[in-house]
Amino acid sequence: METNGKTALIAMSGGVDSSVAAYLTQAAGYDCAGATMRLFSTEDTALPREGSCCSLDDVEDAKAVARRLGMPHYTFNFSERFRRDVIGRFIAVYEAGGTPNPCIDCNRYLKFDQFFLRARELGRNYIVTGHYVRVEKSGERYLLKKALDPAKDQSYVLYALTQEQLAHALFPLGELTKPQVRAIAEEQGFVNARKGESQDICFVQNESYGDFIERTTGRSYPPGDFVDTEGRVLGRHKGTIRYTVGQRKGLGLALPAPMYVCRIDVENNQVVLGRGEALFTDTLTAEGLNLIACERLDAPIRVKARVRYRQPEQWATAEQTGPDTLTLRFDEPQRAVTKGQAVVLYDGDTVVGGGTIR
RNA sequence: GGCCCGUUGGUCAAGUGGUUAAGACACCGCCCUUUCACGGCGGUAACAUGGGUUCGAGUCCCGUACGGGUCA
Repeated sequence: METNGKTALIAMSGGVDSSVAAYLTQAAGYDCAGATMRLFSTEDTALPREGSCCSLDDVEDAKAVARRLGMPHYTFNFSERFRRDVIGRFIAVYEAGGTPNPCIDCNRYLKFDQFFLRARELGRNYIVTGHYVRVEKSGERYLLKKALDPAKDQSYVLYALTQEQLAHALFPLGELTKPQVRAIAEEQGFVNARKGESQDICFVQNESYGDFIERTTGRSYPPGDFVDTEGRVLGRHKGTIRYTVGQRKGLGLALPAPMYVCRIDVENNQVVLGRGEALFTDTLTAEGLNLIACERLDAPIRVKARVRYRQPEQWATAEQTGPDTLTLRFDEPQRAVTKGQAVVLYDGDTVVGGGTIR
């Protein structure tokens, strides 16, 4: 056990980023071990596939990198928790007519909760991930900040982290660019140096999300009407779980102009379509509020906000309306604000906090 | 049965003698992306059919097939 407390457990997905994070943490003088989370079992999905953040093949890559760095490597089986906390929520949100972001839940409930606890049990004080974000201590608070490279910034998916978690997390990639990370991986001779970026939901493979949900729950989500904003029937949809607000493709309708999903009405089993202009709103309410930069918002503040990952931030005024709720009014109406997605507030490079849109 | 109208890609739908025959939806590929979407780029694909007029017809004329309307 290190007396200086510089012991770390690296969450190694098997990808380039977490591998380089492991290397950098070790190089910074930490006593390191690596661990890969097993999040779902092969029986639950179709064949493993490349290109997801945590496919099972990747465990081998993670082990290879750990071995090369001379650090121990563990595999944690978190599939039960993942099923409950990530997949369960994913399904519940779709059933309620929303659009979930399971990556955020995976970070919140698995990487920074279960994994974090396991690190503690192993006597390791810090957990390390390959996220492109920075943490800075300001007074007594730990601030989550954007990555220096705006093209890779991942602060959006970590808005739910607590002070406790941030105090014990290291993000060695926050000041690097992807090319730099790849260069390090090449220098170190990592097997995954040229592996592609992760994308798509890791636990749904070779089938549609709708098929996955039906197969997993054993329930069926019946077809219903597509209607326009005046209630006129435009066609038939294939079940409300298969759509998201703002969606244009995959509707299967031949209409004179592009039409988008404006609203999902689970009660009436209808999917409301409209032209692009109908998607804009200038206010939203969020729940499950987590504030990082402060304890609470005592007064309305000016922020920049994102309503989806990888979308440009927009000026808005945020006001906390309860212990974990807030309202946001945008300066300019925003397109396709969607229930279930996260809204994340920024003050410059700093994450003020975020919540779930409802 | 007579008369009238219509028939363009998988779907909807522009196009009234000379166009590479629009566009939208769908579909496919690529880009973007640790969610779902949006978006960008590219691609496959059509003038119901036979004849005629014309230098030239999806566009004009006649017949046929199919669809719709109308009529004592």
